[in-house]
Amino acid sequence: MLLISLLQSCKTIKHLQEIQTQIIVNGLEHNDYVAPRIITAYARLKKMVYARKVFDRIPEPNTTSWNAMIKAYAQCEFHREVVVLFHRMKKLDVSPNCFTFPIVLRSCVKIGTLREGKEVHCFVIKSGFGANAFVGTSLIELYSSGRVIKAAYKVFGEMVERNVVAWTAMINGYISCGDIASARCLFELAPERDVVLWNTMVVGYIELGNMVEARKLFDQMPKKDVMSWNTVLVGYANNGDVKECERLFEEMPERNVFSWNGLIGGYAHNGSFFKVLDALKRMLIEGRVFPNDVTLVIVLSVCARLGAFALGKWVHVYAETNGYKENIYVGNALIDMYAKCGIIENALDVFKSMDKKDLITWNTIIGGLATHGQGDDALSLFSQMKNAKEIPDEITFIGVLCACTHMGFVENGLSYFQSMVDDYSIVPRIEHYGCMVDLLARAGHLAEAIKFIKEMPIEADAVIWANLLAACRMYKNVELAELALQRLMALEPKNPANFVMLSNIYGDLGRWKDVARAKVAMRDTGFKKLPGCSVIEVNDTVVEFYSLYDKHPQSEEIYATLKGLTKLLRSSGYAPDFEVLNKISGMSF
DNA sequence: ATAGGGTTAG
Repeated sequence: MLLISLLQSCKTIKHLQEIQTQIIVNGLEHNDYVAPRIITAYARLKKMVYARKVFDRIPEPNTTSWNAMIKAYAQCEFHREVVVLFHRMKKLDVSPNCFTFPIVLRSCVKIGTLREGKEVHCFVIKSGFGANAFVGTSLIELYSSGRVIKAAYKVFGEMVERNVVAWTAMINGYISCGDIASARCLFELAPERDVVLWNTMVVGYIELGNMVEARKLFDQMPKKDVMSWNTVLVGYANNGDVKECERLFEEMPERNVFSWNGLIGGYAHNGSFFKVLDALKRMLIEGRVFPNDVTLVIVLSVCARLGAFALGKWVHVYAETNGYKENIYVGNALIDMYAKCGIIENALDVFKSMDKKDLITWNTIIGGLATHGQGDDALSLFSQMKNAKEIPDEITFIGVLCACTHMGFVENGLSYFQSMVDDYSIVPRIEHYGCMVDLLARAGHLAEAIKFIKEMPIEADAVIWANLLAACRMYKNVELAELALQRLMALEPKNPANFVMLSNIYGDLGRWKDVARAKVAMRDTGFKKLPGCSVIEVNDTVVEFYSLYDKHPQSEEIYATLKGLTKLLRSSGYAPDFEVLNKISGMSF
């Protein structure tokens, strides 16, 4: 008995092995009570090989031991093993019990095998467990996940005792099949409604974007837990209602890390980046709830967008000192943050320090290097990626093609594109065609770029024409610029940026009357182009800069510095073309 | 046995 309680509480592999030795010495290793508990203890420490060894050494395991082994696999997400073991159990004529079926059915749901699940259902009926509430609930979940809601309802209707969990499963089934009306009907009929059932129903409305009905139900709830509050809070955030999300956050009686992440995520999702930073500060000052991996990832993504390097660095240190060093999401977000802040060396350091890498890790570093102008490094990492047996996806190739564009590797770009289609069966999307047009156009192969657009299986969109137009301007090809512009204006007749581009091209040619005409035309559309804006972190604060606009109190100093820098560049041999910039800014660089 | 959050892109 002492050994069993030790098994339940032990925290290290070493300790567990010592206990196991004691058990073996006492001859209890194959004991029907002890064996399943050793298996469970190994599973809790994620040591499935050891768990399996214990199981395999039992001469004739009873149902409890089988269940322990099956459950162990399920907990470690080895769902295929669960099914395999269940089959073996059947073959050896060991009878499953009411604990076996729910685990196996759940694994069938996780693998997404309805066929297998149906076989289990037959076996359930044969072995006389059809009336069991637990088994019934799992069957409802099986059929709901397989979108055969009728079969789920049949199981539900035939259940002898239906508890609130079964009702919840059935209602959730209707919701996941998009039938909110039937879900609501059953909800009204349910003999008992606990907070989980209420929350489930509220989620149903939120997922349909019906915040009004969700809120109605929420207000009617006899009892709300943190989960109820968080659910509605996140619902508002995802439906773009930041105000209501904030109100709920202030009103809620108790907040956990999910509440904070809901608020912070809501800000990030809706582009209120500075509010993200404020909320993080408030969270840290209040000090009741601490940022976790999810908080860090959201904040890092905002640092990436704002170029807030100092804060990003702080998050990095926080992650390392709070046990999120190995977290792959955090690692990926750090790589992206450093890359977007322009500190590519740090991005590479994080990348190299990660023991576990996933597809996003590779995509982020490859894309980061590519946009940073280190296309050759991006490409060499791409080949390392393939060596590491990570299968590239469509996003990987955007990075790869972008790398080729920035290096001017036209031939390579074309062959990567071909490899994407031939070797990885990726159907190129508009973004990939966009990369290819860019690749050709930026290298000055404008005619080929046009030819490529004409031969593409999909119509070029505004982004493609706009990029081509920029290239035409760069290479001073007026003819093609006019074509691109014509197509662009057809696709986006009201986009003020296009009029600006148009007037700039006329300006390049000295056609000032046309410049004026383009400006009038833009005014007539009623849309105004927002000034280009960029942000930079200065002394721990993020400052906004607007293009050609002296909003900043120190803009004189800033422009003076810029001129100084240009001079420095010139003296070291760089000869930029400032003709256009000087013309529109009225300054001389 | 019931339910929740996050990262890459022309």
